[in-house]
Amino acid sequence: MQQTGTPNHFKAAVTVDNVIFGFDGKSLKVLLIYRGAEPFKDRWALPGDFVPLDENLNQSAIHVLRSLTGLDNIYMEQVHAFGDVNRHPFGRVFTIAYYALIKVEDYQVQASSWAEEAAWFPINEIPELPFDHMEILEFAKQQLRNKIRTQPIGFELLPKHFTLTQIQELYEAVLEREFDTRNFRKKLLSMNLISETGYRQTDVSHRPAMLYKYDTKRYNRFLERGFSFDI
Amino acid sequence: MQQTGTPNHFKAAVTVDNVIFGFDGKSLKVLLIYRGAEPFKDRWALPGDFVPLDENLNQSAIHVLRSLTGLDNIYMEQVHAFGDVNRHPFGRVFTIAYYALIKVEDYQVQASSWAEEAAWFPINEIPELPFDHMEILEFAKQQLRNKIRTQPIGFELLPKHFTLTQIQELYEAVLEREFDTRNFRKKLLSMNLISETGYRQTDVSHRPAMLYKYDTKRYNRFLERGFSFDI
DNA sequence: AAGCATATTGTAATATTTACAGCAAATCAC
DNA sequence: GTGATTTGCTGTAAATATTACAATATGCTT
Repeated sequence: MQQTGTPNHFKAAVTVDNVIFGFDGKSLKVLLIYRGAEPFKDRWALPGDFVPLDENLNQSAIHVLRSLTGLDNIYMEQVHAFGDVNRHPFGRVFTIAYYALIKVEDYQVQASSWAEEAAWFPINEIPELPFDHMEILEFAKQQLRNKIRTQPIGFELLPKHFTLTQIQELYEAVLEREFDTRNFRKKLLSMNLISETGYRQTDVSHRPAMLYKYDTKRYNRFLERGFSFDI
Repeated sequence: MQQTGTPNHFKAAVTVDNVIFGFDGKSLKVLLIYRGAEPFKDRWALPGDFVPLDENLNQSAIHVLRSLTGLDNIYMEQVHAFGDVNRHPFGRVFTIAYYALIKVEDYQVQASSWAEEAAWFPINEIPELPFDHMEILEFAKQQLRNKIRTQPIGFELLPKHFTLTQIQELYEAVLEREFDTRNFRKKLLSMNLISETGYRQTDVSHRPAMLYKYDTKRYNRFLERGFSFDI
């Protein structure tokens, strides 16, 4: 109980694993990679990597995300640390799980070593995952649900301009329940977090919907006053 | 990005640090220990220890709590993992923070090596803490606040029999705001989670209050039906 | 021009939250 | 034992938020 630390203690490894969420307008998706090395070679798994000894934990999570997607400035949150003795076949490996929210439109399958090794899976069609990745995914889903109900993070998953129907479908996909359209819009608009862009949908074979954008300034103003977003 | 793990990766240490909350009827308190070894010898700090290579992470947190308080079956939750490169002077040490809620009445300063080495500090009178323990404490406080508003965990901090005034003061101490007595009681009682014991306070120099107890059965019944506790 | 598909909007009933104050019951001091 | 003191205990009305519910609007297709 002294936290002195004997040489014997410095024998663990730490990884980060990322649950990368995307939304394609229909269902919530997760980005998985096809493992090219042991253990669990040729299996779909959460993207992750060892944390180098000279890199901060959070930075490591950002690094994994960037090397996979090329994206920067992405919304990320730590989910949980997992550290059962036998969770990794090669030794004592702790992992810290993060989730990230990305706009699918911004994500290009990189013309790189990753080109054919990453794919989006609908949240309800996830293959069997190695390690404790299934458990990690469950934790991440639950945390996303809790968060999206009280903080306006849904916008991180949507294009810059979006319709009210799109955001409703996002909330329905994440929370796995339906909302009444009139009530949902009433509440969302009353929060004054989004505003009309003045543009409308094009290339749809029906009445085009108004496009909205998320208004960061207003959100920050509300945050300062102590504001509760709840949907 | 392969999670293969070279020998070079297995050079980190992992600790757990516990934020142990108690409530004495007046203010929220945290149990700190007086460090007897380097680094930061003779400083107050959060109780913690290295995670042995053959012990599960969660088990390790429970272990730290038991060896300090002698208590078992305690409410604990993981808070966050901290892993900045230089957070520990002796090497790369990750820490996983937990918080625990204990009934102060059950905690006896152990007639052990810990006897004079642990003390309760009011949440607003915490001395300067070593490592990143201040940050850890802030995370734990915030998580406790979030949790206590939506799950009936407040009871973990109260004696088996308590008055409505006590539970209100607990909520006021944790959430750092005041509640209207009538409204607070109305809402709490309407949840049907507590019931009268039939006993009253004794040894008070004023009208004695009715003693209540937490009704676990009812809570479990509600949980199954999908129940939302919100105060 | 008619049909199709999705977008958009309001109202009434109900439930929840908030604001607010006076009497009750036990001990204490004299 | 009487009055003072301290904390316990309780209800109602107004305001606000939530829920349930369906008809019209608009652009495109044929």
